[in-house]
Amino acid sequence: MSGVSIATVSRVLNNPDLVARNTTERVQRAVRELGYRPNLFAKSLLSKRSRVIGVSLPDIHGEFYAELMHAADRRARELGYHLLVSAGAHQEDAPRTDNDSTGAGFAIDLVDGLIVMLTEQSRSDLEAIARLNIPTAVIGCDRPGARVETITYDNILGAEQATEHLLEGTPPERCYFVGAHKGNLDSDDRARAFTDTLRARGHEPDTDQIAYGEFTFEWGWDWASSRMDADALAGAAVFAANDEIAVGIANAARERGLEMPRDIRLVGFDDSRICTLLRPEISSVRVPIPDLASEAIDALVRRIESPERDPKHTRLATSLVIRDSSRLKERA
Amino acid sequence: MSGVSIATVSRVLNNPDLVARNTTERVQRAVRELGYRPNLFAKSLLSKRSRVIGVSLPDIHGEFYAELMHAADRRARELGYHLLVSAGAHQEDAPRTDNDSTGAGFAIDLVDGLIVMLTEQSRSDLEAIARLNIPTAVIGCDRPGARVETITYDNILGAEQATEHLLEGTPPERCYFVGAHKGNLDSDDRARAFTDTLRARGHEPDTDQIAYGEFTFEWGWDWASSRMDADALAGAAVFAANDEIAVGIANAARERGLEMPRDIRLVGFDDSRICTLLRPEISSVRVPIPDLASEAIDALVRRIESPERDPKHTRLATSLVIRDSSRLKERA
DNA sequence: ATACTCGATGAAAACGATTACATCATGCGT
DNA sequence: ACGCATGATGTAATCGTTTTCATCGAGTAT
Repeated sequence: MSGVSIATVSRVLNNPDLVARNTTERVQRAVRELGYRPNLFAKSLLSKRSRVIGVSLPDIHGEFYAELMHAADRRARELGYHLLVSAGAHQEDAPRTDNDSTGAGFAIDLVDGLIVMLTEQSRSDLEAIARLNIPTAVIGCDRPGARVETITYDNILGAEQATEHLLEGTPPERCYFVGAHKGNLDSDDRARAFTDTLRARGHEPDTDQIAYGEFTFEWGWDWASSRMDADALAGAAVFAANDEIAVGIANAARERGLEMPRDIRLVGFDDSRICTLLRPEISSVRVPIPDLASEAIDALVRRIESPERDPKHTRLATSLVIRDSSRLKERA
Repeated sequence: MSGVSIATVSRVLNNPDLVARNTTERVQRAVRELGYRPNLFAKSLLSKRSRVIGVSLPDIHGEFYAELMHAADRRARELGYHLLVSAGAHQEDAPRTDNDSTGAGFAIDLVDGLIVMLTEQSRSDLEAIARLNIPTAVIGCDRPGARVETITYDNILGAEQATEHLLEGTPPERCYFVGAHKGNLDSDDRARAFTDTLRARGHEPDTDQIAYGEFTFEWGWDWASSRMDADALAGAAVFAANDEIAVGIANAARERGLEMPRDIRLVGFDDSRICTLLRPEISSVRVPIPDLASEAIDALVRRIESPERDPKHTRLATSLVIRDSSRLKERA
């Protein structure tokens, strides 16, 4: 030290106004020369804060994950926080650590708060989270009961737009929804919006018009293939629950000589990279992933820093991006 | 407490053999009933260990990032570590935090070690890392000078395989390499292997046969488009430095009526999801991303836990996956 | 000149664990 | 029966901060 006590050093670093001008300068010089850095563990021990946020995501597909993490990381850093990841923590086969007494797949004691993305309809996850008693922001599910922040994207809005767009050029009985398994929050919402929109047009959808499978290329392919053996999809309009399914459908259709949008009109969901890599480009519902991430960080940080406030529930709009796979000719 | 001192409690938790059988049980029962969990910050303060690993990745594309993080997280968790992310920390515009005195974009003092992926030829990154004086594993660059672990994938091997595969059915003067910008470690290695393989066949590649751009769909598209205006690519074989470029080329080619593999043969790099989503499926060089991640974690943890050992330098093999975009007809 | 305030700084307690050392009882050998 | 090794447990120092409280000196008002 440069002739001063550790208390003064601490003050210089945290409350420079409490200490005399020239002392401040002397200490700062010493700090610089010695390359001194305060020990974060000691700080945390005292403050019970680590400025670390845990992020627990289900096994979502690559792009979504990457985009979400990038945006979250960026926003967290702006606010002086860091991100601790826990990819696929909900999976049963994920190894458990000592510190993970909760089964949430996490070093709970290390983080100031948690961001959890939920895609499945399951109470157990939510209960586990509530039991943690730690500031939490939930992405993707807006009725978690507990006192947590929620950030969702408007599946209904996007799916309505997509369905209405398809209905503009295709009769309701020739419209199809190809979803993932029942119980998936996103797929279910999108299916419901599809159904409701058809009903609003006075058409009760046939069970045949709504199919459940998985969020995969293969499922899309299989669905389209089996359809085409039966009654040929020519003239149909298909709303796929995500882009992978859409691509599967697109490929199967092309292989059978159907051209988009002339013979089949197609809309996906997520507006992922693949949509613009295929020809024709695929229409899709855009989910504002970066906003989702930064809203989640903002909400969580707000909650961490003032826990008394009531949790906020944010819903982000989605928007249909119309591309050649579904564009009506008279409009093109 | 249940009639015992804190020292004994600590021993029960860490060295159960030092304490009497029935005391152990009594304490464990109390621990369970009280839901006691040792404070990690206090532990870290004493041990100077956090069991947290920092991961700093450049702005690589979605799938690569996601796959790497998933595998790294899984392996880290198995070893009792957690991952702190720092996506795009090398970027100039990334906000800086207080704790980031080093400019490495990181709360260095929080982590036991660092995994850094480098894709660009730049000494400054390396020097910054070396100055940190913290256990480090570098992914993607095998000559970092400093005492760090390195984990690379064999760009040369994969690129040689790809080039030789193309040379099997196409004369050397009709083979092209479409790379990213010079200075990118991956692209440069792949370009060199391409050149060397052609030379080994006695053909000195024309400057025209090697192009530099970016790792993007658009660059691939532009390259193919400009080529086709000039001398028509029919009969050519193209090795793209990554899959995005390859897709751009594939689309431009199809738009002009060229069919793969009949008129053009194409091989990409990374073996990403997109390769099997397009028709025809695109040949590509597979990079063992999960292995890359877990090797990096293993190496880093080894180094953290026994720093005296000499750093290991691991190189993982890549392998060409032949699909319809480049398959020779007589072999199909 | 005295008392009072205020600004600057140091001393020491606290955060919650680990661990070297001290203590104490027990059982053993002689 | 005494000394001593041994095993179990408590005491207290320690890690590196922050923060409360006390101290001290100087300036100011009466």
